[in-house]
Amino acid sequence: MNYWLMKSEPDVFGIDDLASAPGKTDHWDGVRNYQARNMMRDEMKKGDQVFFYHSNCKEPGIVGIMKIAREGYPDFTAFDPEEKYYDPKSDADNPRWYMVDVRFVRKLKRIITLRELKQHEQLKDLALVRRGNRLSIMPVNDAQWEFILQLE
DNA sequence: GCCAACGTTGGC
DNA sequence: GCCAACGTTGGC
Repeated sequence: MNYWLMKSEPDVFGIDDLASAPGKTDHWDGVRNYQARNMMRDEMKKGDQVFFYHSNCKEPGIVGIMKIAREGYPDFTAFDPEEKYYDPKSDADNPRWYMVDVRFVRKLKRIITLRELKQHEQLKDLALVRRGNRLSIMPVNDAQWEFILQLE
């Protein structure tokens, strides 16, 4: 089983939105970056666990845990001109973008902030804390996952 | 295939 | 709201 971290802006879709979704499950649409797309399409497996990270907000950090409920399939929001993340270069016959379904597991007892994560030598290789990192989806290795959880 | 221009991300 | 970093686009 693999571990991941996925970013979302809480003003758009936060951990509480996932927790209150039907079946506590939702699709993770709108990713329009090839590296992130490849991870969702090729590498994420059902049951993988994922840190839910709040970005672009007052207190950026890890707020909860979810798991992959459905493996990669075409992001249909790319097909709809009404959608914010519509991409005319993607269609059902040749989808460019993919998404997964995620299911809420639990919130952390507290937010583990980006500021805090940056202070630990054990996490220096985590993509999240590398300078200039903009990936919205990234792998977390076993040691990093365990280390972050014990900070809780 | 290079690279300048442009758009986006996201912390601060 | 600013702006550094970085991905994408498109002319050549």
